[in-house]
Amino acid sequence: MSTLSDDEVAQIGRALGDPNRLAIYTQIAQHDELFCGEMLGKHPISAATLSHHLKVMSDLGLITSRKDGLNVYYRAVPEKFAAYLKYLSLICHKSH
Amino acid sequence: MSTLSDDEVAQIGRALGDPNRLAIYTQIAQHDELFCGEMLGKHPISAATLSHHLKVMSDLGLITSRKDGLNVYYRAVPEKFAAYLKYLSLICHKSH
DNA sequence: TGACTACTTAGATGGAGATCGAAATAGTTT
DNA sequence: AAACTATTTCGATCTCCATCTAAGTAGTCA
Repeated sequence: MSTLSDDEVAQIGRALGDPNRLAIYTQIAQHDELFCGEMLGKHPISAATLSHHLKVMSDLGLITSRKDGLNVYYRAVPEKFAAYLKYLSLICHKSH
Repeated sequence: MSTLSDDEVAQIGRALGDPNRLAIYTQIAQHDELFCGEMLGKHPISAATLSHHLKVMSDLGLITSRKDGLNVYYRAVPEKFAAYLKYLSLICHKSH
């Protein structure tokens, strides 16, 4: 598990800082795999916006995607998420 | 430790999603107490902006402040931070 | 190939928020 | 009280980004 840079941590914070994106990530993390159609109904956003959010999280490495036929399946990358948590949990450890 | 709402979690994520604010929080968390003047030099922002960031984190309960003489001393609230980490760590636990 | 489905990209808009300088407030000191 | 210091508030600007509709792309199926 690569350790995250300060900037990366801030970017992930911002990514999870949008309520819809947080809900989308949560939904993905609680299933093995989901395709867009399965998420679309559950969030108050258009398909275009959903796609945008998925791209943001994908670019950050929080999720991955795989195309199969017409559908694109998304999956959480728990290592990335864990790296974010780890960075934050180390903040409080006073160094000097 | 009160458990956080979805909105609160998103707000904290966004708060920590600004690089300067993340750095400021880190600096505070690694000291018992700091006043503005001690932070001002360490971040590439004006006093007005620093004050703004401190207010954002204070409103969210991530930090508290105490005035003594001319200075205002800031302190981290680790319980709030821990609640944020706890919420996130529970995301991956599939419920249904 | 033509119609249909699933998703993404393009382009535009509106709102949020990070930033600053300047003015205001609060406390100290002489 | 006057001058000084520390911090906050005000008002403005400018960039970023969540969102949408509409158009594009890719895969399926008849």
